[in-house]
Amino acid sequence: MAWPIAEVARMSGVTARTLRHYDEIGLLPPAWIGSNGHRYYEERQLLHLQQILVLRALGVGLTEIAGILGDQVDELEALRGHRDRLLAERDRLDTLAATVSRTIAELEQSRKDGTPMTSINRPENLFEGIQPADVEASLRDFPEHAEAALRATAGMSQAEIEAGQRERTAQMIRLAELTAAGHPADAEPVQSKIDTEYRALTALRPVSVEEYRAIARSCVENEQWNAAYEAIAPGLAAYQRAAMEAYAAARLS
Amino acid sequence: MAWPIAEVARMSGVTARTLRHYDEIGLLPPAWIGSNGHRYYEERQLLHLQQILVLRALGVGLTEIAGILGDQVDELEALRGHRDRLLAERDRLDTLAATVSRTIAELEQSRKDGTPMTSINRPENLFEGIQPADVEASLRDFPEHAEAALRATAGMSQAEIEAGQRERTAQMIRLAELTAAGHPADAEPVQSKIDTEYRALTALRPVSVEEYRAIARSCVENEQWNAAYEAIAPGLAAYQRAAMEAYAAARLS
DNA sequence: CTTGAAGCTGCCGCAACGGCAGCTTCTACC
DNA sequence: GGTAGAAGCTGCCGTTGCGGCAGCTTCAAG
Repeated sequence: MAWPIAEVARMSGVTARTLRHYDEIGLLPPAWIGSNGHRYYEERQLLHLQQILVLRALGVGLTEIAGILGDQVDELEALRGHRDRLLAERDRLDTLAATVSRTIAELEQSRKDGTPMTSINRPENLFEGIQPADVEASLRDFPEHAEAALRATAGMSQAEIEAGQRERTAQMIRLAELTAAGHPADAEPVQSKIDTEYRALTALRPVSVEEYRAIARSCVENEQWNAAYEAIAPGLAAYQRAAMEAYAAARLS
Repeated sequence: MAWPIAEVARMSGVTARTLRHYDEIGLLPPAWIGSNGHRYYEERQLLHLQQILVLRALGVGLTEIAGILGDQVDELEALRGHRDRLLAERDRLDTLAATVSRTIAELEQSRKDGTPMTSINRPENLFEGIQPADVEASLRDFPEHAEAALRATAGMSQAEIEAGQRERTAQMIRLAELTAAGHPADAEPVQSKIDTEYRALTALRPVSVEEYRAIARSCVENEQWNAAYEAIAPGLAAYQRAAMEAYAAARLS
């Protein structure tokens, strides 16, 4: 089965011009060229094109893409890597949206106060999630890092998943009780719980402040985690994050 | 409070070169320029920069960004629009990741079969989510389109808002009861409810599958809708979306 | 008073295509 | 069999959004 250039263009959403360009620079030569000079593509090429477009969507340059596809040993492994990176990028957009939401909230506040454009607390916060989140670097050590972080935060080694799961749930319920009691996230009893968690975490492995903050964010952003929190009490995920952030701000700087 | 160029660069993650470029093309002039020619930025500029970077992340060109920021009537309204678009983009990446997952599954299958690179079912599916999802268009008719879709889904004409509102709430409550009873989103009783809604919707006006899916997504993403659902039961918005998506997958393809 | 960091203004260059122009090829229909 | 319209091809030049200098100025600190 072979497709002419316009067909491939239609399927993939890129222009024929782009496909010719990719041929020209050697990134995606067609499967064969007819005696009339026309380009024809087969399935292998489509799979390659998919990878190219995925990587391009992540902001990787074409020359680099060529390199990656070049010394790709296991195609499946590579695809899994790309998918993980896509999900990370999705999470970045999520934080970006959250950042914008915060800006909206602040502007609404100052509009209600009549305070005309008062000082923004920390201008850095205006840009959270905007940084491109170095894809090249993550091409190297993403899987290891993420997996480790997830396992570690959960506070469980892979061997004792079940027990750890129950313990974690119990912690979440205690936290939910504190919320229900009306304690704000930076109140003492909450912070002391968080402190216990933090010690358990760092006992497993060293964790930088940035890493800790990333974990805090993923309580809300990671789908499964968020679901786990929300199953116990609505808003609990955000509460946990707030508590961890307060902890980081107060005791880890 | 004013910040020199390097400070702004550090906070926002762009280079000073880029900031100068934005000044040069009139996109973001500094708040003022010192007698020495140095650029200084204030909060208004930071807010502007945030919007610029958000739009840039969505792939909008600089000239177009200038246009948008130029005839921006309500800043808050614009920010809300940007956030919605970010969430839409996030979902695109989500589907992209799903597409890649599907490719992985197919390759794994054919590897197990020993079938070396069998025919891919529908090559189009290889590229789902890759299409840039015309942002320009959504910048123009997003509000109108969404509103129309929203009204239509709610199953009410503008004249009978109140009655429709009550009816809709009743539907939501019935749905919440089904959730509480433990039915998954694709279970029969739920799907039959969704079917009723779907018929009511299509009776008003023709709705494509894509459009229907977009509506499903906006149950979660649209602030007001989401709030309306969540007010009845936590997680209900996501449940409605899941049910609609299951319906689309099972009966509309 | 010097010295290193931070600024400034050009100017050139590059990546990743878009848009022609000018020519060929292939059906498709009269 | 002739011709029109769609699809292909190959250059070549233009554009966007910066990155990278070079060459000069300015500023806070010791």
